[in-house]
Amino acid sequence: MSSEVTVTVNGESRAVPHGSNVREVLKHIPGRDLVAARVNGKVVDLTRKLEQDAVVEPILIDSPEGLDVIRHSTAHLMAMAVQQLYPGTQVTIGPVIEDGFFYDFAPKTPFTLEDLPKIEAKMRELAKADLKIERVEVAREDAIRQFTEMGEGYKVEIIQGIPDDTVSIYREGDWMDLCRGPHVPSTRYLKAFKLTSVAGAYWRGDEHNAMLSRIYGTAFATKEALDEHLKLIELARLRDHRKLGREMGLYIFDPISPGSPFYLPKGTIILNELTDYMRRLYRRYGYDEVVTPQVFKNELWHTSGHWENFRENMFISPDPEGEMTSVDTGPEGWHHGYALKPMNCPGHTFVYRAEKRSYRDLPLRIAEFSRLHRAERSGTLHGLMRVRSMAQDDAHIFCREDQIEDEVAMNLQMVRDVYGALGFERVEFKLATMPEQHLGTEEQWRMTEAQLGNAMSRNEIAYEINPKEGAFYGPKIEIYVSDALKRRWQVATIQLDYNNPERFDLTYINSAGVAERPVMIHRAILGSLERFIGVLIEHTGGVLPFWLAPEQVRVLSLSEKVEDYAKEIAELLKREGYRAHSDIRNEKLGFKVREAELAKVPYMIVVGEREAADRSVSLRLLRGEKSNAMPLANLVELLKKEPIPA
RNA sequence: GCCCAUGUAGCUCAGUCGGUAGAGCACUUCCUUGGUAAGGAAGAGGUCACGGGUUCGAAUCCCGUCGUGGGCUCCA
Repeated sequence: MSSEVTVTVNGESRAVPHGSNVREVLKHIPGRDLVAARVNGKVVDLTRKLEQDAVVEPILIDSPEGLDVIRHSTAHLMAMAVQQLYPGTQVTIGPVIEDGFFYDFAPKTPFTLEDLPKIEAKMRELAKADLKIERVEVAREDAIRQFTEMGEGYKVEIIQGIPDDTVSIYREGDWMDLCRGPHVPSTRYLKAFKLTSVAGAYWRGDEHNAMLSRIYGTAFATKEALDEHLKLIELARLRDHRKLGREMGLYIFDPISPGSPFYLPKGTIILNELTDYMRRLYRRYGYDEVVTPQVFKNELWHTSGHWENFRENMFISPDPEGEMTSVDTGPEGWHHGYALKPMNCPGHTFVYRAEKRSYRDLPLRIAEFSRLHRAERSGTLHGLMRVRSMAQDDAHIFCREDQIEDEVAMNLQMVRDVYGALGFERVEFKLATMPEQHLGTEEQWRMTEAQLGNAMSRNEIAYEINPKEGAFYGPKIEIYVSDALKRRWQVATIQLDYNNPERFDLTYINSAGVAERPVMIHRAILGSLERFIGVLIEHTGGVLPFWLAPEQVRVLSLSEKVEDYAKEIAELLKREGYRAHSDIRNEKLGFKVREAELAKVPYMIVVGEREAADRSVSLRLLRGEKSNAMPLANLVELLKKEPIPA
């Protein structure tokens, strides 16, 4: 073995002694800036010794990868602090997540918010102590023995799941943890961190397992970057749709119906404008709208499979004319009862079956905006984002197999129309593929997955694969957007379904006169209108595009003397079809402007004696932009230029 | 459903050590008639989420239920 190895840094190669570590090779980078490195493409610790020729790339503290290292090391620091403060607490896993990290513990009693300052103080103390963080490779069996002795049952379980012969352990002072690494070389690198919240979390995410106690935190390269991040979170909270919805008078929630919004008049306008927009698109894209029942006999849900797969999420009632005893005899007793629909699909099969269908009828596109009710578990409810009562821009396409790709492509085009018109730049697409439990053959799945993929490619849509996350009856395209706090929500979806046509025995007569089975495509562009409105409010901070604004124009009178003129303008605009109101209250202009700003009214019209004298108006737009008095007619022309999509 | 937190006026929130409630905004009335983000005064408004318990006495302490918030799980 040669006593030297060749390292390449920044494209320059040189020889260094065999066994030099990464830190030495990159010593031109000052102290704390360097947190780890990539050696031949693999991310490693700075103490890693170079045993062979290598390309070495530094990972700096403020790069995305460097932040991950900092956060991961901070998670370990937290685990160390927790075990010192609360002996007997077991550690489990502590990964880096977007914007921070968490660590799940199995403590004797769950952590509360009050524990966080104590833990944070301990962490600062340990960070200051400048403890070396060292990587040790140990034999798998030794590691199992060691962690068993330590009483770390969860770690043992993790190691047992690792196929390698050796595992890496990181020592930090007299504390140690199983970890893949890499980590910063010493705790003094960890200077800017904050523990943010506690939460329960199931071991391995399975609710049949023990409930662990999770602590969330975040860490940055500098205190300034941390403060900046905390400030952004504060700002995002101001855009919370629950807060804005109340302030703007759009909707309320009341314990009398948990998880179900009460749309106030202004919120109802948004809801109706959105559905009207979809109706315009439907006319263009060849959809037919229907209205089907809200309540069905449970027979339907048995046929559709919802009884087996979705019953715990359904509102079910006994047959009002039946014996009351049927209520008490358990699930089977409900057999003759009724349930509120959680989805439109089974009902739409009856629309399909209303006539004998020919291949010439396909594709048949059936749309419906009816309200749906789902008995979501109480802990999951979240403003408009997760509700029990909702409407979707729902539709089911019944088509032949050879029509799938075109239909999916057409719907993706609609998705782009809609999200483009509403200014969502960050829309993410995923293709959810065949799950373990599935109907149909693997060939059939691969073929339909390819059709979905092709349809996306045709629309130049980049997508990720979401492996094994398809519905048991078919693959699906999932479309996501994020809320103000960067929580990602699925909005639109396009799903292939071979199952329901089978269950409901749907057929069409092909050109040879033979009955064939159609395919069903479930699709929603906005998804749940509730969720979509929630995301839209947060996305825009409540400043909605003109066509969606519940109140489009507010005429502010300066004094009693111009009351009539203000009312006249509002009436005129209403006749022109705008949502206009006059504010003739006995208040100062500044007060009225403030209220109109808070209500996010896009056009504020100010009229005083000057304007009344020559029948003009002064205009103020949201956020203070003003223009001088203009003739009334010019205002109407201006409003006419506001775009209305589709 | 599970873990943690939380629930006081329509809204946002004070309320100390257990001694039966306060502010601002909103609302009503009056004054003020104004020029681009809060003019002034007065009034009205609460079974302190609900049900138990401890106590001479509970908004306050304990238990339960319901709701809400942050997560887990599920999903649009």
